[in-house]
Amino acid sequence: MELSKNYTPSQVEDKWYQHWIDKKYFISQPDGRPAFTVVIPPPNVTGVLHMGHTLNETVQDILVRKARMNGYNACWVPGSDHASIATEARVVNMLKEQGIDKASLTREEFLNYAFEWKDKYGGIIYSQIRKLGCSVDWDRVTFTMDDHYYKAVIKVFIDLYDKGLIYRGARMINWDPKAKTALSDEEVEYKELQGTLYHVRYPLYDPAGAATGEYITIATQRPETIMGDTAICVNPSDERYAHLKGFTASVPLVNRSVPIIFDEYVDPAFGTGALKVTPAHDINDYNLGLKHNLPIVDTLNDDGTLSAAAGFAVGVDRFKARKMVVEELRKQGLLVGEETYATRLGYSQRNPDTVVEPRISTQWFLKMQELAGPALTAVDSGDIKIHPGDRFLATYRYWLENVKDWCISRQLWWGQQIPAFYAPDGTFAVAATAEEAAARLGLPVTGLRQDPDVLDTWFSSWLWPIEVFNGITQPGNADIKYYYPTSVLVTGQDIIFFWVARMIMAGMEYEHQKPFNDVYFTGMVRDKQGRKMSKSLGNSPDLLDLIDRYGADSVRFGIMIAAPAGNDLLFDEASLEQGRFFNNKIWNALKLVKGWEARQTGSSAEEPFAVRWFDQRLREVRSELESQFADFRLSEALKTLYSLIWDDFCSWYLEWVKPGYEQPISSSVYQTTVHFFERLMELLHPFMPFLTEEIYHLLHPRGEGDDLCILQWAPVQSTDPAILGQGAFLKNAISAIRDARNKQQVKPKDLIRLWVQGSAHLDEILPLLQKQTGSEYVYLNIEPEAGAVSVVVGTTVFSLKAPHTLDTGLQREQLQKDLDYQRRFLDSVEKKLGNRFFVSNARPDVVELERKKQADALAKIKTLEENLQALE
RNA sequence: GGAUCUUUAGCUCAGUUGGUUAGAGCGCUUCCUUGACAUGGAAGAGGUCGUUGGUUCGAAUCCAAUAGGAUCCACCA
Repeated sequence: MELSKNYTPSQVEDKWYQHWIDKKYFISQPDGRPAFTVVIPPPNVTGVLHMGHTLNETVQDILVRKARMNGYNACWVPGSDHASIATEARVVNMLKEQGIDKASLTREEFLNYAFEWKDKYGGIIYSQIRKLGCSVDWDRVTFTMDDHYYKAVIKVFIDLYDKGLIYRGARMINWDPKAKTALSDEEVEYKELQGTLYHVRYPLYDPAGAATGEYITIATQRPETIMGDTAICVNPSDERYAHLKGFTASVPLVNRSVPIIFDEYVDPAFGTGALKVTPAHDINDYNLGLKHNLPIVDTLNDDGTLSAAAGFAVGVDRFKARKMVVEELRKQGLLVGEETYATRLGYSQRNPDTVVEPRISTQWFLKMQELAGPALTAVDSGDIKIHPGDRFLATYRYWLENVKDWCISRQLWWGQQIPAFYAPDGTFAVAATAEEAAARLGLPVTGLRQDPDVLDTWFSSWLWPIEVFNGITQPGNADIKYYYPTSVLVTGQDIIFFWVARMIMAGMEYEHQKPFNDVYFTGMVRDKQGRKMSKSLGNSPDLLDLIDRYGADSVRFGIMIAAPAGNDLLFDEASLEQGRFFNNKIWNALKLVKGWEARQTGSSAEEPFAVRWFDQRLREVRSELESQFADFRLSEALKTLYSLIWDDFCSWYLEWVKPGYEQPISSSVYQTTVHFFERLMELLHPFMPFLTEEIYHLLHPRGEGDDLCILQWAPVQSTDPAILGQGAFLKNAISAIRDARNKQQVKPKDLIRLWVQGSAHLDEILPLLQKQTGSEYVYLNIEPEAGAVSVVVGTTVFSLKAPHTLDTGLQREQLQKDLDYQRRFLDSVEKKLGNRFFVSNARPDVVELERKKQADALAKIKTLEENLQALE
């Protein structure tokens, strides 16, 4: 069969993925083998996979494929998240573009549109996962709004409510005025920016209510909330304001009379030392208000415009209102100063342009403290191991120890609707159905109204490792017993609180067991300038386009080779190109081997050195890989394989066994070479599944079911350091002689004569040395001819002569340089050995090593000196 | 304000319990195209491991301080 010049992934990848699917290799059912379970971090259903996903999915696939080849029953569950707020926002936008206002739709109509949208776009991520080669069990696809999953979320809500962990109440929460919903604390992202601090003066009145003609000046960033002020607060120890006890101030624009109150909370050194208190719109003010029993005046609507209660700029957006208020204050002479001020504002995670508004609102909350305890222990005790180790432990612990109650209700429609039913009088019952609620309340069903809100997306995804196996809806079923706890969770460090910590809580609460043994955090993928990938920067590449241009294996290679565990990685298409070159290298090695004509030679009593050496290298790497995988050092594992294949196999081994032009190769060497090639493909398969499967099949005709994908790795075998050392020496010697040829400007085609003088056992490597250095003759332990040029490797001297006269001056220079270096080295070693503390304190093997270094250096110096002398 | 991470070759990074002459990829330099591959081959140059102290026989590695970079957390308007 004619093999093409270069490897073309597109023709290969789809074919093999379909084959694996047809063979049901990715489908898992409980059996007698140990399980290796991974649940995919479900991407947003309407999203596309970005480079962060690509990294995560690749890591998972590597782990899963390796486990599958190591005797495990590998099960990787794919799925997607309904992503309540993100999806709803997109559906609302889509409707707006069609001229439909969400407010004009009923809940049912809206949900119909949303499901339509989900069906239309939800498939994209799955096709991307497929294209990337992920070996997921497609029979287990789970969506967080699937029937059973929906029921599980409701069941858990009711359970936690019955346990007294969920409650409903009015609290200060974070409000997203664009999405018009409450958010959890975690969904608020703070950004530093320059703000303005306005100094505003309020007229003062004495305890009798008479105008004093004096003013108190406060400092505020948010003048538009002035109309919600219900007090002015100063520090009780602040002498500037001590005389104001019992006084009141008049709030500008609305002329509301508010008390001057005293509280240690106020920092006299900040601003003017006087604080306006707006309990409805600031968490600190809210707390002050509770303490001092202040009234609450809510001056904002849910869309961020000023409400009727403001009495000024009513209906105007808060930022525009701010300008109007400032203008008005200035006009009235009450604005007495402005200063720029570095501040922090909270933005909505899902609407990154929207400033979150602290607001008092009646919401549902989950008490976190009780759930946090077991989740903390699970990680602290080492039961769950986090990789990379200690880095996230402190963060995790701090969050759990200081965790606040979780606001779980959202004023949205896309999601699991809260199972609370209200009677007309406002009393309510929490139950799975209206009927049950009615029974609990002792009221007719007809009058009940279900809470319109839905639950936070994370309130469903925290059940993911359990409910993908129906562990909530069918507790104790065969799947959950077999697959839970899962083996490893691979995810981004950015969702450690949103998801990881909460999954551990849910796991401990509902399965009384950790949800996973290991957590592997990948870093964030940035562009090569180190910037975050974002749509607005246009630096976020399209995965399918990359796969089109490079092939999935190259994409996987490119992202893995650059991905140190836990550290951010700078994504550069150059590394994908490197992956493509690697594909091509392997492809051409295949072409070389396939081009050989194998012939029975009969006389092969012993395996050639090249074969014995490469066998040892394979064993060595096989065991290195094992420890790298155990520590999740995947990019290192890939580098190890890259170098094994490119350098040791292609550059050394294949060149060593390669027959002369149009010469046959011994059939035993040929078969061993094919065998080596298969082992290499086997080890590389988890990283680059398509190419390796293709090569595996091209190397040798395969029977039914003989696929690399399900091949089992051979066990780790011990290595022979003598052969490995011999191989390393041979490589060094070849390089040194080639270097000498280069420096002496010997043409590649010119043959040299080579003298070898040394004590090492050189017989078996001599033929390889001759072949690889372009030597016509090799003389062993014979005095070289005059005019030969020497190089020293270890204590072996290689001398060469070429057709043209060689420059011994150049050689002398080189030998002298070498000698100087060795003398300096010997110096440092002898200094060490001359130190009696070293000899008495260091480990004996270390001292022994130094002695050997000393002996080697002495021998080498002697050889160098002799050679230099011979040149005189 | 608290905490964590990070600083090693021009660039991006390895360097696992302290112990060969600190490694890789990319980039760079020189040479090489009719026999697997120029998406290639052969070879080479390039680092006093941020700085300063300390512990030690011995420090890129451990400790302290300091400087630069990054991230997370926190209710000073």
